[in-house]
Amino acid sequence: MDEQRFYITTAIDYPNSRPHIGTAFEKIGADVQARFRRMEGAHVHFLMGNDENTHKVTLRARELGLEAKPYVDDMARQFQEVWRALEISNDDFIQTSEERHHAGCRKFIQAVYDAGDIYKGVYAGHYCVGCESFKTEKDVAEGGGRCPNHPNAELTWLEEDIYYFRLSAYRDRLLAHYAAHPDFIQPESRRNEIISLVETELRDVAITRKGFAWGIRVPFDEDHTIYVWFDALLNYVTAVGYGTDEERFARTWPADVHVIGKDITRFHCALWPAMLMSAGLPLPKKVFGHGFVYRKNEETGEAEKLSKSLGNVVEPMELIEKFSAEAFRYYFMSQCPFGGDGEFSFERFADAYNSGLANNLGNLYSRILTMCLKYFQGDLGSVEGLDLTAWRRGLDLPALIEDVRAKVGEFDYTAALQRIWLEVVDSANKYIQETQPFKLAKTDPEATRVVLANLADWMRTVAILIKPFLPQTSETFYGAFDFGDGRPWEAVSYASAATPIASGSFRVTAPIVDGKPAPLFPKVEAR
RNA sequence: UCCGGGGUAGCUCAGCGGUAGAGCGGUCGGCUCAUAACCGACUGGACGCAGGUUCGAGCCCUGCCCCCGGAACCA
Repeated sequence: MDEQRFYITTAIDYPNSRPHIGTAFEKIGADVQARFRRMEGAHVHFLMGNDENTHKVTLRARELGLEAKPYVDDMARQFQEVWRALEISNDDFIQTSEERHHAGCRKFIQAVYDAGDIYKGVYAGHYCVGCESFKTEKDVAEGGGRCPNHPNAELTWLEEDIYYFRLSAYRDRLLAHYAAHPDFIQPESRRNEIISLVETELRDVAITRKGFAWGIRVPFDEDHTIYVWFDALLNYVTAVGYGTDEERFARTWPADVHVIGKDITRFHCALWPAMLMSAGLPLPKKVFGHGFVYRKNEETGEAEKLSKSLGNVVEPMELIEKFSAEAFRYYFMSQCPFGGDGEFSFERFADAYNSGLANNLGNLYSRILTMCLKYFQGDLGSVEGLDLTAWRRGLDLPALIEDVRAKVGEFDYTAALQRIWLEVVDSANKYIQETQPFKLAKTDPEATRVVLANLADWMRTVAILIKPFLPQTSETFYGAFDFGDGRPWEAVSYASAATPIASGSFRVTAPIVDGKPAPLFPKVEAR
């Protein structure tokens, strides 16, 4: 049998500072996709990592009195700690200082060199002795003609030998590829940007630097190290065996989707495909450039970019501790369109949490289970022959699920969650209001039992629909009754979501404290 | 300056050719199983400005104003 594979990656991060909520946004968005694809039955490989071969890393390490390698290893540990806390289900985490990456990079650059796409040229620019690196025009402008980090030192104009990649030669092939694969760049707006960029100006890029000890040596000229993007982008192939395990590489590559920030779209959609073409490798199927999270300034109401200088950076751990990882995931996936930009403020976060999680999901969990305990001691008995679709009368659940499935598959998470909450979650509150099981219980136990069995099925359905987004809550919901005996939680899929469990009996298996289910999402003060 | 995105209810946004929508907020009423949660009703908008195309325009075209982002080491 040909097993369906799905290889998904995120951008690798600079370990100069700890990850913030914007970085986390990307990882969660990718994680939802990975979890969704696993539910769809694909064999998923989900890669993340850190981009460590930069000069800045060595500077930062030196500041802390460390060697580069121990420093990046510690940062990688810290990053992964955050990712684990956010329930990111990556299968691998590559550090570009690892040998597997170095080996793959050397092989790759040699292949491109052999293909005739690398030539020696001269790089001229403003060089800062303090930083031991060239400064961009932007840096120089910011520093008022001097290096922003060393305002007391003069910049020197320096020219040095450097290797260039012949990116400009790939203009037509890139445009042809975009035309032949309309889905290659997502979302649409990003695609248009790249096409016009490639049409108008595609320059050759500098890909090596001279005189650095940290980084990857260029095999055909050992005085040089591979520079920035040429190195970083290669993590996608080196992590799955390029240059070290060709059999595995052939099995895994090409990636199905690279999930990246909109700012680096050009490198992934122009430079990267050109590099792959040159090396004779297949291109990734899709690049998804997600939007940014801005911080809403609660005093001015302005949306600001997250930055250290504005002092508005929020660390994921802060929110995880105050709320929970699930709340964190819920907020960003439901409030910030993945393809566009989103906004964050503590107030909005608390509002969304209280409304979506505490008042709706969490409260429903409590009220349903409480009634089952109160009226039936938690044992609803056999569901044989019961109509468990009453709760969703007026709802075309199979059609809705198909739509949600399509939306999740194309990263339209806000819309998918909106439908789940607006139509599926709400339906339970309305169903309870209509059937009034708390009144029925006094007069008609059997009718009450049917209503509660329906609500149990609602919990099963919701558990499946939210699984990619809120894995923990999903498991809790699914485990609230003994559904898992018949259909294991690990094996549920959207395809099975609309089919009730029609045999056996329903029994409350949720943890009970003092005769009551513990609140899943305690309400918080919105301040 | 150039490129891109956007300006729709108090807030966040959907709608992209056919009688202005949702969530949150606010007001009133109902219910009591539940995390003062839930249900219902109501409230609330010259869809940035000015022209144009069309039987008909937030939705298409033109011009203008304003906001945001980018312009090749930034998630």
